Amino acid sequence: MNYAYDRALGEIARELSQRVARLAPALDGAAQAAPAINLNPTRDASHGDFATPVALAAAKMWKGDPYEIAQGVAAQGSDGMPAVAHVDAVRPGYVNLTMGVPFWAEVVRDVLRMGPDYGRSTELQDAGPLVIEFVSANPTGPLVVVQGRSSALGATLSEMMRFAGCAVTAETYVNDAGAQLEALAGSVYARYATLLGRETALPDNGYPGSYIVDIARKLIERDGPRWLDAPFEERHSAIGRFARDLIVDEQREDLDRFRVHFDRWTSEAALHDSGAIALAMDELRASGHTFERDGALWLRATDFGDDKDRVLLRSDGRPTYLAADAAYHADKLRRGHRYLLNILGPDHHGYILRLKALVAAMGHPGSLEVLLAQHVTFKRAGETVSMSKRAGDLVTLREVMDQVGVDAARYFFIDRAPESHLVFDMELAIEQSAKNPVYYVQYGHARIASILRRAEGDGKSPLLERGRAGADLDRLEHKAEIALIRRIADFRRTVAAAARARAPHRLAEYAHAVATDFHGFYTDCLVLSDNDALTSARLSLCLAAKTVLASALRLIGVSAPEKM
RNA sequence: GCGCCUAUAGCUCAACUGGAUAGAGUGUCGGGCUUCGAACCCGAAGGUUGGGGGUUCGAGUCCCUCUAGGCGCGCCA
Repeated sequence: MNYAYDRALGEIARELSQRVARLAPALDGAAQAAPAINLNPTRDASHGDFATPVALAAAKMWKGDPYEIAQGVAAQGSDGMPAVAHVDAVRPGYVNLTMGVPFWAEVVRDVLRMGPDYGRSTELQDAGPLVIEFVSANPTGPLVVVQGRSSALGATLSEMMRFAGCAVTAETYVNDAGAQLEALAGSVYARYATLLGRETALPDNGYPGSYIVDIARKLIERDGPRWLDAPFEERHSAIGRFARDLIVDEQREDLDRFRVHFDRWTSEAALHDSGAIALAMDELRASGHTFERDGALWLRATDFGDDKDRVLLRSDGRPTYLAADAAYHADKLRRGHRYLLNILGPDHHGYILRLKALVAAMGHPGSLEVLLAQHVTFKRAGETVSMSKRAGDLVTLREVMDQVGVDAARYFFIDRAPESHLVFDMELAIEQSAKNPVYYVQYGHARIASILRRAEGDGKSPLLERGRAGADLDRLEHKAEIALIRRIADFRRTVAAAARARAPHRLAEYAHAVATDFHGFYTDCLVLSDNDALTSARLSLCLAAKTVLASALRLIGVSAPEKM
């Protein structure tokens, strides 16, 4: 990856750095240390294109006047920085840089040259190899809406981190062992027996959903009545497996449709069967971070910041959920991953400290990070519906996809910071109108596509070709053109910073901003005009904007339509 | 009782991790199509960033405290 943008900014940073160093007052005969140059794109165009607070930092170190230092830095103008048009010192002590037109032309050229790879970087190379684990559902029913949110978050974050140069493995864990699966098997059996004429009540902790009846029907289809009087153990495990497989298949179908794809699925039951848990327990014992009490094996979690010690093996010898997690996380680490990132639902935050303690006890302190996907509440007909675990109120991911479509669902789920409680407005998501931010962004993309089609149709294909080659880019100097290019130039930084901050919503915000800047450009600047050079340059800009919009949408998991 | 998350415009949310005049969308009011898609654009109004204190050149952001809401605190998963 080779960005003209980087070369120019690097040159500027070096020049400014030298200027600051020259201004450093001597102390005891030696020049004092100077602060590093931090070049930030400005939020407000009236502050130029890039700004650095270096004079503020220097003033702090040297106990000087920041404005005076800023003036000193700005004094030699753009000498040694050909990309810069002018330099201003501004109170309280900023140095603002305004870039020249050729600098922006180079940005467009970068995009045209790199296409879908524009924006890739190596900024998060050090954040990997990393496993992102998310969704990790009980296979006891359809995926619900919170899992929709965490799957959208996980998938987007994975893509963003890869784009920023991090090696990512996306994984999910199937909780197909323990009490919940017992309850599932019991529930299916009850429906199965009832369907076959032997009225049977659901177990106490059973699942009332109608999908259980569907599973029971399929069981009859496959096996007939053979389980009706089979020995409990045998029928229980057979029915449990049957139901789990069906449900996991359905979950996988839903996720597929939701454009969420895992590199790896791990079965908790398989960890029990393979002896992986027993092995993990041996290793933990050997680490010295466990102890025995009341016949149970405990993890000394309080040594690692948890508020209680935690049971790994119950007094009857059965492993807890935490023990299975020990085996799973040991496996992730053994496969060569340096960092682990788990996305958990809001009801699991009590689990965070003990998971971290567990990983630390296994010899990898600090390598596990937990991201909490907060609650989703629904707003329908102006009324908010809280998602309780009560069977009746549960909204499934599938329902959401059916009602609002995959694009809107993906967008809405990541449009808010993960830790903020999300209010999902069904009507707004369904609405195909200006109010809906998804369509606003997609419309931008479709509008560009339409212009490009029009260019072909109008016999301007040669100009389009010149545009692809980036022939007349120095013609781009209109305010709206520069604003759009500035935004495009910010793509790589936005992806990397958002990935680092685990903040996919910033990418949605960014895509929206690109669309806004494009619409502004479209309103102010006629693309297909009589001026051939200008037409070709503006077609270049359209191509670049389209490329970046499509990339941002791709990372979010939203389609970029040519027409709508 | 202890712990985590949250509190910013009427509503839903941002604010690049301590930087400049706190920004978007939506809602309200006003304006813009005989040129490439009006699913668009421009303008106006709207704020004591829950309250109080502190740290410093500078705080929505950091520390303390109070208030309100959500969630969690099992040899459940």
